[in-house]
Amino acid sequence: MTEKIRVRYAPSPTGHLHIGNARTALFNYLFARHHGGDFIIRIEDTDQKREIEAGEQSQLENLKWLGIDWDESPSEGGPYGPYRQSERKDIYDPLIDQLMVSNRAYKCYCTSEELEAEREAQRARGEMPHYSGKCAHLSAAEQKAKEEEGITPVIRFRIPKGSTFTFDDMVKGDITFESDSIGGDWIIRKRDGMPTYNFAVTIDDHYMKISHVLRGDDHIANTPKQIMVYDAFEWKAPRFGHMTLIINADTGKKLSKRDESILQFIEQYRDLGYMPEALFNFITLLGWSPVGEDELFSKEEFVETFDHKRLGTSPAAFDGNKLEWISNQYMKDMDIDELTSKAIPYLVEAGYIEADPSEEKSEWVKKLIGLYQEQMSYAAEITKLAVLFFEDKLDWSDESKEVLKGETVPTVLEAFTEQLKTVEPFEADAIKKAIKAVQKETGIKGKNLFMPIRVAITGQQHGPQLHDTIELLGRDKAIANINKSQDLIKSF
RNA sequence: GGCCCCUUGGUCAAGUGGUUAAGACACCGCCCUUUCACGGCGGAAUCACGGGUUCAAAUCCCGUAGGGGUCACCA
Repeated sequence: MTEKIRVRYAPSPTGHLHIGNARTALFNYLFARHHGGDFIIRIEDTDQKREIEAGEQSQLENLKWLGIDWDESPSEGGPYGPYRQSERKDIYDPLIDQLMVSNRAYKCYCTSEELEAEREAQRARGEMPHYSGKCAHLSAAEQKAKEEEGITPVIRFRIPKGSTFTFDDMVKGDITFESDSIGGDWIIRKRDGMPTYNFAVTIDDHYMKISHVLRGDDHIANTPKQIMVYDAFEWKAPRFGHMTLIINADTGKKLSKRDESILQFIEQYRDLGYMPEALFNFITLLGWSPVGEDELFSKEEFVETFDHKRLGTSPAAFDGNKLEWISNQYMKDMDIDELTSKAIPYLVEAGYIEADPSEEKSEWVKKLIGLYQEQMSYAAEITKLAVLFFEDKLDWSDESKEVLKGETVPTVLEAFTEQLKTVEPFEADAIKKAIKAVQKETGIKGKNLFMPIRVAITGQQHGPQLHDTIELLGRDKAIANINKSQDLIKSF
């Protein structure tokens, strides 16, 4: 097969970029790039009612952010445009006429209400809802009468009777549908004159020379409809591949946009300061597995190794833990200056530091981030991890209070406060020495020395290196916190 | 309900007739560390069930059960 590989990502601009869509785009992108083919963006906007403001732009921006680029699209254009379905009516209309002439399609005058009632009745009888074919054989006179009533017809595609539609799915193998299991003659042109999805997709894929259609599982039932259109025009159908859906591990169901337990939109991750490379890596591992044992790959490596045969056949559950882990891997490798500049806006937004901080303050933030970098998964996380440094109140956990009840605690705190007052310079090394000095002076060491100091100053038993923490907290705040803890101790 | 798809540990998964059934996340334990995190080492944990086929089945076939998807003038 020497035909050029051409695939497409065809979103409808009805919302922001969802994880599931991003994954579809990603796999198409990987497939195209791996084979040196073209990756095309086509906008499926045949339903003007559902369109949302800037949906298209938002989708593309987020795709770009993820690191996906394309060869043809509405904005860049290309040899097979236009790339927006709403602008392709001139292409669809003659084709629909052609189908009418050859009697593969016909006008249907049923109203939405009639059809809904029909389906309702069928459901009540325990039948599968389907179009009965009421208008399939209307005489010219009957049609004329309907027209005179002022009814604008829709156009339906006549499903060939007694046929089977089989395709060799790239991920699932042979799949077959019988004509009468498809739901009856289906609409190809809506009352508003726009083609329906299944029709437009087929026409576009053909004229855009799409060679492979990789899409979600939920499109399997659409495939026979599309195949019959290819057949009607005697076109060669592309190869279809249906990927499993992403499911919610808790419910076992397809990720629903309403489900709030999981962040579902790429934008949300972007807003939180996740790294695009990490998200790319994570999403690619959802339903696809590499050959070896490694799990961390760059985009280039994925392109290099991508093989559609390794797409899984059972649904992939969204595993937040794994995302955090992957993100953390990328975070740890990140340049500290870069991470600092990424994190500053979040600290500003939280009201923790001023916008456009001074040189000195930036240095301080950089050190602060240094304390937490190895455990961060996303930039915004710093505002949670480092609250201690920005809030004035000191919260002691229950266990921390227990620590402060220790017999030798007052001695340690007193001695250390004295040290803090005079430590020069107020830097980690000197502070470390100050702690040592307290040890010499009081004879208290190890846990009994460090824990009271840590808890008195931070309220917590856990945290980064104590001397680093104290340095960044600053002399005044450290002493003030110890005082608060001493007050607490007196109240016991 | 019809049609279609799916079924290896808690999760993602490798595996394509003969393996001690990889690996990763999570979990547990130990080590490192004043503590946490990171890191290192180790552990527990899986072939949905029932029939075949075969010398041999997680792998092939048939059932059963369970899960999912889809049945719009949405895409």
